Amino acid sequence: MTVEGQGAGSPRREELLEAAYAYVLRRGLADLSLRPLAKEIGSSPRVLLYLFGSKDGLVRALLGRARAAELTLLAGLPAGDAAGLLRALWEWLAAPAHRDLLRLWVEGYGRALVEPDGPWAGFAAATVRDWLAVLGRVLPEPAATEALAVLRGALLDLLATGDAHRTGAAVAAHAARLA
Amino acid sequence: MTVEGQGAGSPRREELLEAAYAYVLRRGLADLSLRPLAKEIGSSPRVLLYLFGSKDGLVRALLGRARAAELTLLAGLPAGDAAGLLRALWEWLAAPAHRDLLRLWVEGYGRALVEPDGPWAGFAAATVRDWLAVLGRVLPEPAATEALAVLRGALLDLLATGDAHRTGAAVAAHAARLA
DNA sequence: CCTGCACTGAAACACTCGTTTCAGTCGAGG
DNA sequence: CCTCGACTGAAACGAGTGTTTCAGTGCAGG
Repeated sequence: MTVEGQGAGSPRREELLEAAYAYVLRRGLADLSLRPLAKEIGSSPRVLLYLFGSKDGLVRALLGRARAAELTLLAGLPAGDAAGLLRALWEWLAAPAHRDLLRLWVEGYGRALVEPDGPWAGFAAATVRDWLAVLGRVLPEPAATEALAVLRGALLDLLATGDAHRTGAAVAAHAARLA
Repeated sequence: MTVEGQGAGSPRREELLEAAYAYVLRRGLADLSLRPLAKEIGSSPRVLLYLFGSKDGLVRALLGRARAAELTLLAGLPAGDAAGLLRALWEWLAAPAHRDLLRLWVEGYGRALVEPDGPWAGFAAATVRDWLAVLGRVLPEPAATEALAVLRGALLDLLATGDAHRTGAAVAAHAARLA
């Protein structure tokens, strides 16, 4: 992992990264542009380039920030049986407060598939690995991959249709079969 | 559905749409640009704008073309039991020949979630509806939503990791439970 | 022949983009 | 005081964007 920009670990960098992260959660990463972003978080394109090296460096930092949020979730999970774990994960995924993060997550996932190069590289594969590691602790294959698929598929469905009842019932049915 | 551009149903339009569709399957929709596209399919930005009205009109037409490919698949499915249907769908999804189309599909899905306006609007919700209609004919809720989730989740996994064996086993395990 | 219509090429317009150049400001260390 | 390095503002650069304007083709129907 190479150093991005000049002020690699500076507090100002962390501060701006957090502000940019909040901005990106609202507006998405797809047509992110330095000038509007800088204006809204009280900075300038010049400074962002100085601190992150390039726009790609900034995007990588933002994606890293999103993955950190994901890892925090996975680390703070209650230990228990497979069915309980699945229900806890779905509760988190379905929470309206996490909607923005998950939309960003889907966007990054999609882009990583289409453009294997660029700042997105590896993002999709990394999250599969992270989640599978957690599920693999309580479920053998192929049940772990299947459970991950149910969670991710139901999440896509929920984000597109907003139907928390139907998607929640599908996850619950799968969890019940694991008890 | 309003008319896009001047030559709404002209053969030249269909021809260029098909060429543009092939181009987009290879390069993705994310940073599609008129000048490079036009050059590669033997046309000009001027003509694309004339036939499709605007870039957004072209993108809408391309997304419509992708959805048509999806509907063709769903219409040509062998009638049978739920387990057989699931296996047939997965066989199609996992086929390397369809990899490009499915990447495009994930890309459109992700963008539609982040930008509810714009040419992508409704794309994500529409495909959920299409697939659920097919699965709903052989499975009651919540099993239909669950089966859709398994297929979509396993597809995301496959596209990210390329692990056809693991993802295929997960879908097979789910199908076996439906028999 | 002529008019109209579908279509196209070249060039320009009015941007926005990421990035660079240059000229600073500011506080800490010697 | 002076210098050094972290940081920043203003402006410009060159490239690329979707779109428009204008001036045509070439071919069908009258």
